[in-house]
Amino acid sequence: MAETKPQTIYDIARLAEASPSTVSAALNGNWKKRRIARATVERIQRIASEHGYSANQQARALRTAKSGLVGMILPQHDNRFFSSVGQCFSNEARARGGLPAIVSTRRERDQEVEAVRQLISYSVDALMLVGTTHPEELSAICRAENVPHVFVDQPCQGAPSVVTDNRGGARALAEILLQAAPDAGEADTVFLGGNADLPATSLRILGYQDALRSAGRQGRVIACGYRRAPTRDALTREYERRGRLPEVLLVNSIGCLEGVLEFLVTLPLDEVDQCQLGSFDFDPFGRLLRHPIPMVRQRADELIRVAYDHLDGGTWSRDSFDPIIVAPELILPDDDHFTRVNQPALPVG
Amino acid sequence: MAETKPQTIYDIARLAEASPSTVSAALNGNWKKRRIARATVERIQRIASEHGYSANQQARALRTAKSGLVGMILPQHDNRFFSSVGQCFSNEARARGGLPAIVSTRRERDQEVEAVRQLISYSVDALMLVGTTHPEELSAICRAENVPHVFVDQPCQGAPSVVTDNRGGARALAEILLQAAPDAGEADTVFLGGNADLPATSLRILGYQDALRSAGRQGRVIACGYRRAPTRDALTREYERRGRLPEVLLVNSIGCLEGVLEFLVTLPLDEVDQCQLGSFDFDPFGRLLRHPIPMVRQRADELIRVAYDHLDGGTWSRDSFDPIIVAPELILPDDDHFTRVNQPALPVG
DNA sequence: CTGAAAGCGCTAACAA
DNA sequence: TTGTTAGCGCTTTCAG
Repeated sequence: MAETKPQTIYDIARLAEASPSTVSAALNGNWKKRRIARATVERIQRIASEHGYSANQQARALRTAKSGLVGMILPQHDNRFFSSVGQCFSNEARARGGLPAIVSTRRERDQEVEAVRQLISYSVDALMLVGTTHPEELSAICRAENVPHVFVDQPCQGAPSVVTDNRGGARALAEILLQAAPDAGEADTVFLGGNADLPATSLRILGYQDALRSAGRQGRVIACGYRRAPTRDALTREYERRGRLPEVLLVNSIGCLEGVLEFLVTLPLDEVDQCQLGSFDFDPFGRLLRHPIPMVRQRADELIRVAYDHLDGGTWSRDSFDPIIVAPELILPDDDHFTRVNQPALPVG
Repeated sequence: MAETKPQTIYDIARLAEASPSTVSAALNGNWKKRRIARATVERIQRIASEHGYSANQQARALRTAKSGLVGMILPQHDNRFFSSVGQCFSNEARARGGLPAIVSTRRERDQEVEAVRQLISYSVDALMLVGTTHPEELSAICRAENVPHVFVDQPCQGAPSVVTDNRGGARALAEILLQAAPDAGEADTVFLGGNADLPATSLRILGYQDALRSAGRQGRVIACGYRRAPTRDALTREYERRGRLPEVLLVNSIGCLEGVLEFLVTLPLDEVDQCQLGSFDFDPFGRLLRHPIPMVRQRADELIRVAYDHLDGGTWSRDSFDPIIVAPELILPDDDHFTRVNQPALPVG
């Protein structure tokens, strides 16, 4: 203890009167196939742990070309869905002895590309790409560098991807809302928020339209992005245009819902009461509003579990992959337990 | 392009007809002090970028003992405050060219220790420790390994720490609530949630008691942890015990607030209306509830900024550090802009 | 201004 | 059953 802490396998080797390679094998589990004496292994492990030794992962990574790092890129941390994705990823990575490196890239192409490059330069063992805007490009980079990767919440041709059943979920949600407002006039139904160029939003719009069609109705779509303030402003303009709220309002994502509520809170209560509100995204506060609202919740845990399985099992030789579809949960105001959306998953794209 | 991608500085050196050491210097910015010809540098950089070369960070880290990794441990990702901390940390780390590695440790000692060890074994350049339960122990590990580190949202003797003015914030919030319920009976005031063994909670309790004292009143404290369900159950029991809700309820953290609302939603509205509710934590939905509630918001951006400054400036030779106090924001229901709590920060501990 | 060579700490042949 | 040794890809003296 008086002497300075042993830092390398050479120090441990000296202390244990063994060679560095024996120490290495004893410490990383290779001792079985190297047929090292049980006694030697135990002596080495005891000494190592007494001295609080732990191997330098950079050196190990350099030698083995496996870093133990697992990378994830996602749009942002401070969002209920993505933070939940991050939490599941972190749990899963650590359960397998890996170190999670999560980088947020704000749905911006340049940031996404740079982050993927950066992660690859750290020799990540695998990459999970969540809600990215340019999957094919990112996948091409990963393939060029031979990095196993999987997309989550975003389909991709060139790699496995795991996505929520956006169309089915949106349809189920829209049906609930339409039933609650059976006498809504033509075009008095609005889908608000998201980016129509992204598959997630466009599929939700399709699901919304599925529901409209089978109810013999029509509606509007306002894809004003995922951010709070622009959504608030879009709804404000819509309100001013028509002189009142739509009777059915399907909001795409929590950020948007915040914007919506931010506007609604400025209106007299009786006006708000006439609007059937629903959210394609979950926040526990949705159940606790003056009128609890139906919500669709993506199952982050399931998405990540399935995605991780694909990293392990990984078939990388195919040249086209079908997204794996995970059903979301439909959470109704009067439910204490959640209802799985169990329509058959509709084809994507 | 036809040939296989160059992977090392040796490949680039061959292509650029220079030596590996020249390439290294040209690529990492050391060319100035090595006085390499501008032309050479440009040629090398052009070739490198044409071939999409990027240096192997493991090798670089092994050689320089600087990894570019910056570690953070926090209780959980899926929480508004911590995810916001994670977001700020991620931004800051990447702005400085680092790679953020965030590990969630669920406020459990063993996980915290293991995570710190794991991060150190990756030669993180610095460590930010958020809301940990055993700061002194973690700090001792970091000091033994010479890893610069700073605590956030948790004071520590042995290292710099940056914390919210919990006492001042709680006092300000409690005063608002007490003013709103001037006729509350004795002991009809409740502080709910948190862990009284942790400094954050205990200081908030002190602030709450400051406010009670100066109003000449008394109240209860129920520190039932930070989780939703136990908080809901604690409030349920409290309700059953006294036959009604307390008139003032100061809830410690968003997780707890969710539990509270989960119970409140089961009650008739007029009962809920008689309870003055406030939250020491921020969620935008707090402003959008049937009765908007006052909230105290910790300033994640400021906490992280100050903490990062300390990693850079780092004085590590002291043997005792005073926490740096950051004032939170007090967000009132009728405010569109936020009010900074600007009482003088009270001494900690 | 540029190159040669040593070595960061580890693992994996290959010897013994 | 164990030891010796050659690198992994990079940076950094030290010589030119």
